[in-house]
Amino acid sequence: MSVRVRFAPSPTGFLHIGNVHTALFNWLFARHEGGESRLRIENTDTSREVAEATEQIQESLRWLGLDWDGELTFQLDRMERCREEAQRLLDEGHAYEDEGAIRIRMPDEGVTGWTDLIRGHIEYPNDKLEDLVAVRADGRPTYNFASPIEDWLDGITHVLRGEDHISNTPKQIRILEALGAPLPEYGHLANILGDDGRKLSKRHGDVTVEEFRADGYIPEALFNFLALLGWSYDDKTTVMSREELVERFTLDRVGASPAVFDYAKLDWLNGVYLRALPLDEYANRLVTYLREQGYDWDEELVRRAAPLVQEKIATLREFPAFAGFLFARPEATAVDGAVLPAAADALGAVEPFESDRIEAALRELAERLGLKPRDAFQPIRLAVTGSSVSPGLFESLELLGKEESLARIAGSGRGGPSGSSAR
RNA sequence: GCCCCCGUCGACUAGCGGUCCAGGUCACGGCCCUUUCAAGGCCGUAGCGCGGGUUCGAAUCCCGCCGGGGGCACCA
Repeated sequence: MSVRVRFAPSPTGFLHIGNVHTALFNWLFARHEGGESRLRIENTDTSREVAEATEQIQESLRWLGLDWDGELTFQLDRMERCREEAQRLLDEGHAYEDEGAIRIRMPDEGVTGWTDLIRGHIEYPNDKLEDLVAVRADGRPTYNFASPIEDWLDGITHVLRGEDHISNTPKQIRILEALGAPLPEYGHLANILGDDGRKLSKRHGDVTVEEFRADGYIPEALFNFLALLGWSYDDKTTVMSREELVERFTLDRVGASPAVFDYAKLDWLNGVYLRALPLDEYANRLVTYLREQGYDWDEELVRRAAPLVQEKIATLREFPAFAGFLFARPEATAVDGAVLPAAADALGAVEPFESDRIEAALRELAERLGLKPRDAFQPIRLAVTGSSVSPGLFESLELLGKEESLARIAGSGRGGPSGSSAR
């Protein structure tokens, strides 16, 4: 039988990175096995938010490249079927009515066990299993009843979910057995934690896909990073493309212990991916990102600035702070400007105003003044970019153009900024 | 309280009885390169939770303890 898995978020808002991790592992497993990955929205409550949240979830999954097979389904659409099954259980004596609700009989002795795909054999004592409510007094099926029924109806072969579901598994197994339905395989993934060992939450940093996106991470980096949380290929491979991940992902290499989300490592990986992008693609990402973030900077200038920053920033978000001086004149900074007048003279004579010529002129100037390159260039950098940290000075000067560069060096020149202002 | 899961460097992990006085990556420290910052190169600090077993031999198997997490709803 071919593999079929499902990812079943509840439409409460943005996709939490922990849930995305679960979705990713389901997806990788399905794709590796050549099976199907389904998307199911567990919306037992009809709230107005559902439509938006559902759209949001899909958008996040699409951005990450986690596609799904078939139409997405809604738990709500299966309520009637669930009630029918409950009625059948009632008729067959597997369930009974209790104050208007329908409860399913659970065994009192023995154990309920299964071979967990990533934890091995797990046993749960049956005397801890209470007769659980399948359908509430108001007619709404409960999660623990609806979920396994849907897995059954959808032909789900492998249920990969968070470890917080471990204690639900014996209940669901008993339900399925009472229903006479086949059992899927179960695998419980470990949680993703924050650096304090607690469940990842807002105070640790970004937690939703949208936040990571807004903070300038690119999907292939997040994808790769998430895959390495609780899974590894071997003892030395870290950077893997989506295709390699699909090809190499197997459940037997998924770990059972919780992993801490290391933001520093994600930054590094994001930088790796950013640097590896072809220049024009890099520029495209930058342009798209800045547009999404509300910057109306000149696209052509952004593209020309792209090569100056690619080697230097780890997230797209750093661009505005790092290269913003190209689009708006920075605040005047107090500088030790002893070399500035001479630099202005030297630059004024450069023609055409291109980086290699600029470099030659400035190096010649430094030598003439007996200054180390660092000491000669840093004041210029400060005057022109407003910061002691910037893209390469010569290239930056070229992009700004002679007039604007000289104006900035003069400290109060004429001429406006070469681009429009931010936000 | 009861039940279940987990436990290798600060972090992610490799390790599935000997080839491990434990390997890789991030972070951290040092050096090199260098117009700043990055990137890159080289070097380094750092770990098998504890105690018993089993075995010629244990990070690897068993038991106990300790620690962490999750679950015990007419929530999902």
